[in-house]
Amino acid sequence: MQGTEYGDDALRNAMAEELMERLQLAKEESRPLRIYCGYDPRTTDLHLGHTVTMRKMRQFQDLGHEVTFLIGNFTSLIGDPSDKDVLRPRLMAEEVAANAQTYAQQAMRILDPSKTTVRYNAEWLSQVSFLQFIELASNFTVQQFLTRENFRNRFDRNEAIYLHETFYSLMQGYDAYSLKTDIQIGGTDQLFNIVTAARKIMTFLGAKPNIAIILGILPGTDGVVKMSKSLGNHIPINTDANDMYGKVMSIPDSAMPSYFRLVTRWSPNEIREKENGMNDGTTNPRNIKMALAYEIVSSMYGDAEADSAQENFIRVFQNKDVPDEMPEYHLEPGQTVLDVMVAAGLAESRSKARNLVGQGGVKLDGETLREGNQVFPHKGVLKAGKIKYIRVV
RNA sequence: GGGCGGUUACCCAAGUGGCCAACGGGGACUGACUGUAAAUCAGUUGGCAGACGCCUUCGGAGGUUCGAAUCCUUCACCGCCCA
Repeated sequence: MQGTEYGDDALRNAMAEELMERLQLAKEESRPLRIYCGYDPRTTDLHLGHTVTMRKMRQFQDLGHEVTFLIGNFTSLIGDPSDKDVLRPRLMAEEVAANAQTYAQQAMRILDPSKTTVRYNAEWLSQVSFLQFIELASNFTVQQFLTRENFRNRFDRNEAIYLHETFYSLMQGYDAYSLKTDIQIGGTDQLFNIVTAARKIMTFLGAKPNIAIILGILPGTDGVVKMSKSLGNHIPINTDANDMYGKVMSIPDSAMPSYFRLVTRWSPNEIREKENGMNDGTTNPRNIKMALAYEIVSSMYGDAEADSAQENFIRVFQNKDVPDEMPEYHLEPGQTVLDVMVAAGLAESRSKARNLVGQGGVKLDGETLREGNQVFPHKGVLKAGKIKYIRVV
């Protein structure tokens, strides 16, 4: 149960107990447990935060249980209000469909493809009648929603809370029912949806309520708030090993314990060892962070890629050398430094490029360029800012 | 349906006729310091221009004015109160 976070011991114990019972039951019926977690195809990219629940599912897979990767192509039309205290824009059906396509494929970096079922919740949600919906809704009171913190805040601030936002919980509960779920996995922001909504609905419809496994929320690269693409603090799955390694290295120390528990394959003992080393000063936190970055990259891309990412990191950032590989740009006659920077994508505009040069952030073969309007001096490695390199040829 | 208030740059938010490309905060970016961490200090943060400066922006569209983010008309959206 590493990385779980129920925020309430009684709930945790109840869930642990039910889990034992359910395992026993499954054994008697000689069937595996059915586990699922849903994902909102709101953006094209999954990120490290999404992998927390995937890793948990992977553990169940490895123990022989049945895992469903649910793509919320229907619920996405609304958008889960759980993790935000502002209204989320609704997505167009086409966007959702396009995003959903890339999802499963990215998820298989963590999950075992041969043991994973991919489902879409439009399959059953689009079939629900208004009558059925009213019956489901009659299990809930307005107060239950209003006491949830995210709605409460908006209510107190006189901000709009649309009726359809409350439907999300009901739909998620219906998902659990339709999948005959034994266990539903989600982050702490899903507590209400999983524990209250889903269990209520499943019971109401005569099914055994699902057991909730509630996992901690992975902080983003800022180390404070939940990782999310819209906040720009995410580490995408679809990137390369170098980038992922570097991004993990940039998280603050304070976020490391969360990362240990939520996105590594490390055992509690290994984690304790590392934390002790950090706390008593016997190990440089940087080295532990490197081990963390290596572990994360290797779990996604394999050891070979992780090795090379680590070498690259040492070379570029510790030894201040240039990276092994970088994009090339073909210099055209008469181009100035600014021209090259904009054309090669190192700066969004000439003004931005000019600022960078003025701030001493642009180097050619290690030499700081001070004048943006000069004709590009010579071919070589151009560095703009901390991490952008191109080879000008 | 009626009354009132609101819509400002990535986000929050000031600005109620010229001194506004627009205070302040957050975020982001750069430099110094470092462990590509945090903290701290300094700077940048609409576009074009070497510079003087010019151009585009304050929900949309019109208008008044020498001059508008600021005034008027209208449209859209949001909130509150009343029905």
